[in-house]
Amino acid sequence: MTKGERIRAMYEALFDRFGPQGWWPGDSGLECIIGAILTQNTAWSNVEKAITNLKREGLISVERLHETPVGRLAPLIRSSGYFNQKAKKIKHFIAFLVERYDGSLEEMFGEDTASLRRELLGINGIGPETADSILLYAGGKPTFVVDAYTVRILQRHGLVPESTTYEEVQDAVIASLPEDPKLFNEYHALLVRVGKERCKKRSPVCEGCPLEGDPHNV
DNA sequence: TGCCAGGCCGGGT
DNA sequence: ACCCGGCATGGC
Repeated sequence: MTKGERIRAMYEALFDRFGPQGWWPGDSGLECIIGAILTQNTAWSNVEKAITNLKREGLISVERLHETPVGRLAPLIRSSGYFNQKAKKIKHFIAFLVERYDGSLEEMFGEDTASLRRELLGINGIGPETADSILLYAGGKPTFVVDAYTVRILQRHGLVPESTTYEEVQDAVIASLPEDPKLFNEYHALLVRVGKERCKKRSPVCEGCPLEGDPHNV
């Protein structure tokens, strides 16, 4: 099998083993974007509490967030860690959205995907993973989100070099599969799922990834 | 008790 | 172009 075929086989194996992960079901686009920022290097369980607070205050709204000072936003998202930084990041995104797209996500996602990605990367606090999460999970665009688990798992399976880059990993996955946002959504979620369970940072190998070849068998 | 979590930025080499 | 310290809470 080529590496591309193995990347595809890994997806099939993960999906067969774990099924659909249902990431960000029923969330509004804005809530999804806020979640993408808040979960930077942070456990999702800590993010949920922050989102709950924002909902309770009626702040999952472009207008409300735009008029809310960072000083009032920060304590509400305390549980998500780096809360002062992340409060600013949310405000930066909202300012961009209001100024560039009149506060309309629909208008923003009407932009050409490659151009929009560059625009998002220009916002302070939005890097490649957050930009791609926004495009894929909030906008339904066919891009693949690379995170620490993705890199670690693909490296341990010899599917990308030990020393690699975000773009290289992303290209490897995108080139191996049909360009389907639903599929990219599921693959990323599955890698996070299996990464948390079995591909620990400390451990030198994935402890039982559902891919052919010892020591990665279930 | 430390280590880790769905990163990113700014300053230094 | 890389490398590193800082940012911070909560769970195991």
